[in-house]
Amino acid sequence: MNKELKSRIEKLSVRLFNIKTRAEVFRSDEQFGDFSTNVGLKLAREIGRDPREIAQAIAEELNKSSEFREVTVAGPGFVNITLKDPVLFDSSMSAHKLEKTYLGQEIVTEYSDPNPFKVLHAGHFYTSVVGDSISNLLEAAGANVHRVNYGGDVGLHAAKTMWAMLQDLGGENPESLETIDNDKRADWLADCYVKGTAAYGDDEKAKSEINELNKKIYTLVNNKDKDSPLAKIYWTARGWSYDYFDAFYERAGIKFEKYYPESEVARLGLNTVKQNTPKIYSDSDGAIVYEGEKEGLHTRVFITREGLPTYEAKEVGLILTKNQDYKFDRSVVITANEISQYMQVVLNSIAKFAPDLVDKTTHLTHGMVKLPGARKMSSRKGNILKAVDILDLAEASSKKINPSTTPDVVLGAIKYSFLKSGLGGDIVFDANESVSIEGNSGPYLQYALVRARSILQKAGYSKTPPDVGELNPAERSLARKITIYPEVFVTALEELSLHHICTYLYELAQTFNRFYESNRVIGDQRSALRISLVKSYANVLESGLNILGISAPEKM
RNA sequence: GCACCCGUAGUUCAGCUGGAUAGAACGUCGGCUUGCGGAGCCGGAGGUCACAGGUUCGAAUCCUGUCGGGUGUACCA
Repeated sequence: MNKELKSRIEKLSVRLFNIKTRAEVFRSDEQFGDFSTNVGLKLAREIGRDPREIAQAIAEELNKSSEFREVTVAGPGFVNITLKDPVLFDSSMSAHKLEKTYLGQEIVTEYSDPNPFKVLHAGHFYTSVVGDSISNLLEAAGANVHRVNYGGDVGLHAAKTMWAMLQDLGGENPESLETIDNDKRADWLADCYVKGTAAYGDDEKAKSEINELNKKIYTLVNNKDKDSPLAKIYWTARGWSYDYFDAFYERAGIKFEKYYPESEVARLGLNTVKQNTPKIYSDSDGAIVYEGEKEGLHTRVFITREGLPTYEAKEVGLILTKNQDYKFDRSVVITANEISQYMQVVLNSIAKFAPDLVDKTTHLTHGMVKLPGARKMSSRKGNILKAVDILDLAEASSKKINPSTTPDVVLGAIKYSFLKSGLGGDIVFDANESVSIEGNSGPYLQYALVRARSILQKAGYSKTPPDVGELNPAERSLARKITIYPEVFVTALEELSLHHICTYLYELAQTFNRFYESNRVIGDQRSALRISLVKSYANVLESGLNILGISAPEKM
């Protein structure tokens, strides 16, 4: 609706003042009306006239329209527009039907990205929730979204873990793997990673053994060796890692279309970099690097002196592979902040031979998950907050409030607490606050929806539209708030940021609760109209929660 | 040193493509309760928007500098 208003005002500007300008139509405080525009102030500068005088002329024209109850000039030269109640009401009825602006587009989203042979930590949970919701958001806009997960099944970290595993197993004895209990496997791999990392740092002999092992692993993967004792250990443990990931994603309600193990993109990356050397990449001290410093970035190694691809070369292979598989119109990659400058170097280098792919790629980064008062954590040292810890903490807190809490509520609480702040800095996960029934939380919104559904179930709702004469203030506020949803959706989509939706849904629920406090729905003279409002409120709330990946239980 | 992110109420955060008295939540103080789900609602107190300049009719928002925190800075990811 504000899009139409905007173009109308821009046309008016041409007609009245013979000047083309970019009108801004925005939602200001409710006391000022439904929409406001500052064209008066904008035009005043351009044509050197009194802003209020210009605003007045525009207001007079708009006042001729039958949709507006009143159009007034206020403050330094704002034009405030108030819709007629039936117009506002009608618009609220269809607010949950979102415009499919991305219809037909193929979009690849990549997130979570845990490494086999390492632990799944809280950050993986965070990034997974963010990526899942962004995918939902794009889907809601009509895109065909492919959710993929990338992870390092080869590389130094795998060699470090494998090295420590071999110590525990007493050498290349795959049969010894059977001595490790089913439920201990993931923890064992995590421990081995910590041991291997420590040895790599402290012990020269271990370091060279790990480097040797790293090469052996690349070789066995490249040769598709599944039978040698080392290969058996590798593939078994790798399988355990993926089982562990899948079990977690299942519990967290997060899905992927495909895993891209690094081993499957490494060779393409390696070859591509080699093909573009020395044109784009160059030899330096035996390694292949990209001289990012010439572009104000960092110079990074793509292929080591040992001839192995680093993260950077694999990333090159990954982008090309994604494009081969999906011919994407857009690719969105979500990772932690620490990757941001590496990615810039990688993309900058790819732009030299495949600029279209880089143009279509968006890299979003986020901070770390911390507990209140916690200090820095590192998976290399093993003192880290695991993904399951977050689930366990939230579940325990939720049980304190309601002993029969459900996974829906626990997950809703966690997801909402991850999504309600914008991406950027670190976030603090406060388990008690997240599950709280009061305040800006997932459970508050779930409860709001459960309650609205309950009212509708009890009331029944007819298809015949109610007569709308005038709305009372609470009805009007609710209708007005509902109509804002499509605008919030567009903002979230443009910025790929979910927190706008969170903030909006919370405000919406508050507006509803205020309305509901003093307006009887069932059994009132105005019940037909109010039931329609509750219905469209519930539709919007449900639509928004779906985008956030939060589902409400039947009862709570 | 250089690059990127960040600095808004006691706390956790919105607001940042400049606009009308800086908003929530938690905590705190006080009110509403025979309710269509009160897991709710209403109100009070609490802010030199890190600091200093600049641009502008107008700056939390843009620019410059300073201070403080985080991350990265070639053969890990």
